[in-house]
Amino acid sequence: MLTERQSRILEFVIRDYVESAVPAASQAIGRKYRVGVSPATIRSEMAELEAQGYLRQPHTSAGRVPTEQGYRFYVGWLMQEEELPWEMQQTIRHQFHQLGSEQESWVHLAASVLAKSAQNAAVVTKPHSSSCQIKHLELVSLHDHTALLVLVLDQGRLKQEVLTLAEPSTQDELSVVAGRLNRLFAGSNAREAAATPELTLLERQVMEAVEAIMRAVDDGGFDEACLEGLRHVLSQPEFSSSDRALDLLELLDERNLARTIPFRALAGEGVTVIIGADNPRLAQAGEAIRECSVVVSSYGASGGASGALAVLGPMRMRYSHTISTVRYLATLMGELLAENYTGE
Amino acid sequence: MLTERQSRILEFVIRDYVESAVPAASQAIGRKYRVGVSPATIRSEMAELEAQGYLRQPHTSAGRVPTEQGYRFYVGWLMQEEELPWEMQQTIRHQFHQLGSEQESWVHLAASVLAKSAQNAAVVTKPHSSSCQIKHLELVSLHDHTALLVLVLDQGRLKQEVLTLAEPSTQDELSVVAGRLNRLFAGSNAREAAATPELTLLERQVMEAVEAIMRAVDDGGFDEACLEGLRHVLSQPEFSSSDRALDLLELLDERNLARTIPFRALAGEGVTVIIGADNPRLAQAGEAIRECSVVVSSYGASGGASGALAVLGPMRMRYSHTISTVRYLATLMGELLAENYTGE
DNA sequence: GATTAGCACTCTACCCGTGAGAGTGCTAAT
DNA sequence: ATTAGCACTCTCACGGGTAGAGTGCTAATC
Repeated sequence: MLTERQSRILEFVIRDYVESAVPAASQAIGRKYRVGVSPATIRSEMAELEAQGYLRQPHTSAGRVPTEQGYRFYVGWLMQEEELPWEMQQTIRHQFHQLGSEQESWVHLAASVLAKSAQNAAVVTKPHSSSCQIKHLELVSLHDHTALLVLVLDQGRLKQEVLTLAEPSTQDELSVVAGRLNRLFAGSNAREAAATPELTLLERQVMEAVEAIMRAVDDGGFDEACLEGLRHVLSQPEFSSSDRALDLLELLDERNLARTIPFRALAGEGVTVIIGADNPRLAQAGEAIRECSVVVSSYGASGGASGALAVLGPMRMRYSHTISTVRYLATLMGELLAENYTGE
Repeated sequence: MLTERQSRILEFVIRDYVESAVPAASQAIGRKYRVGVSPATIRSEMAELEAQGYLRQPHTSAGRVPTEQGYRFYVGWLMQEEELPWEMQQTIRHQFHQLGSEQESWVHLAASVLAKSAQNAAVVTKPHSSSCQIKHLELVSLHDHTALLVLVLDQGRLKQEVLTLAEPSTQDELSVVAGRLNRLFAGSNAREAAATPELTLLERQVMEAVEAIMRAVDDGGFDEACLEGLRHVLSQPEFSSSDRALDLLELLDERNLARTIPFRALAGEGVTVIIGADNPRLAQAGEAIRECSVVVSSYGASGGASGALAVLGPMRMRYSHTISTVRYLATLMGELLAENYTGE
């Protein structure tokens, strides 16, 4: 329902507002973007855009500010997606390759890079496969009655647990147990591991622990996430009043992360942009969040392990740049995962 | 140089200010703490305390506020240390015992508990021993040319790395290599691991990776820290202006943590309180930090692995409560470490 | 000599009115 | 359909004026 010129003006208003955080005035837009018509014309177009719900005035006689609807239209139709500059891509890739192959550090690096590039808060979850499998298990004797269970899962995830043994055992005995269990259960997932054949007391004890760990991994993979760049969001003028800032902090507190960003609701493919109160979870939260947007993507194999990358910032956000960064990082993380942990 | 009565008044002023965040007035102090003398007398004592540098007035005709020196005197001489209520101790201990035995999760829990109890920001570092030892190593075949190196260090720390093998190997071959290396190097530290006897190409490759990991652990143990409870600090009135808040965020950013809190400078035993610009590192930082205090303690065996716990908050802090919480958690973490990882 | 009542003084926080400036909506002319 | 011109509105920054809180000082009291 928007004419060509209205679209252009909407785009200019959004670009201007994203940049300056100040309501866009007709005259300024006309001068800055060379619309080629007088301020008065721009004003009447703006009035029309406001009537249709794409813009709004903070008060009479102020410039226009985009509404949620305005941003959605922009992201969906007006914005042209840029690709991350090649040079930037190389820099990022290089940083990842310099790192070891620990997933933990990838996640941190990704969050850090994402936060810096998007100049907003970034959240990255660990990779997580819906049904993890036993790759290998190991028992290391600590004392007569205690042993360290080391569990290697698919995708290179490691878990450990100290067991208090039902019966005292030497390292040699433990190695025998580990060997037998490895032969029996390598490649099993949590359900299969529960279907126990004939086992000794010790073996049963170990497998119970293994099973518990795997269930925990299966269920809770998304809860471990890494947050970076809070300072960027909080330094935005939207959060200059400190109660707004507190709202946000409350929401992003470690324990709330998974609840805040609907990782599970991801559509599997590509980058999703959630603008404002789009999203039922955000809507019920504090004031401040309704003025925020989230750009989120999953990464990793759809069949294998996958995680999620997200950027959270004020609705007034450089969507194009953010989306391209998220997309690139998702691809990169996927590649890295595939390269390093292609073991089934 | 303070009379009995001056000390008492100083104490009251601090207690009042810590509670209310508002400069303490003579009349209010007299009424609230039943000093037993008139406001006028309290005023003249306050004037004396100000002359000696323990108090200060934000402006003429405002109440008194403690100075750094005032807080130091309070913490050193006036404050009576409380012990954490037994009930609270049990609750906390219970939470730890409900957890698995992963160090990572202990650190997170400790930070979370500390932040909540102290109502301020908490930082907890992972345990770290100055010279780590190889407990066990394992090689898991991923492909012909790649294998996962799993390294179990003392104190139950796990490290992993994907190796691209110099020559293709089966799982059986890798197991042989791992077995030989275990016999040779179990109990070695980084230096000993570097002194290589006769090794095959593959073995040498593995040990190079092992050595690199151990050096990284030896060096960088304190850099991995967990931060919780930022929101508590930022909701204090000291940080109601948003530029103050940003100063703090800047400082506490993940990468700066270790620099902000001088973990390495710890005196080994007990709880240390750093008040205001006491500390050269803080002094050179932004404005806001000079109004902060840090309560910090190391935990763990002095010989073995040790980490640090810290609370950071405004100088106006409940020192007694904070100190007792930090002390209790340090003890508890030490016990847990000892119980679960007494392996040398 | 220490303590205290009384009082003048000072400083802040808040309210309110005012004026400048920015930006709009409307109307009439092009 | 576009635009120039103008009146109108709203915010923001500034300044004065007042109420209240709390002090410092002085003189009286124990």
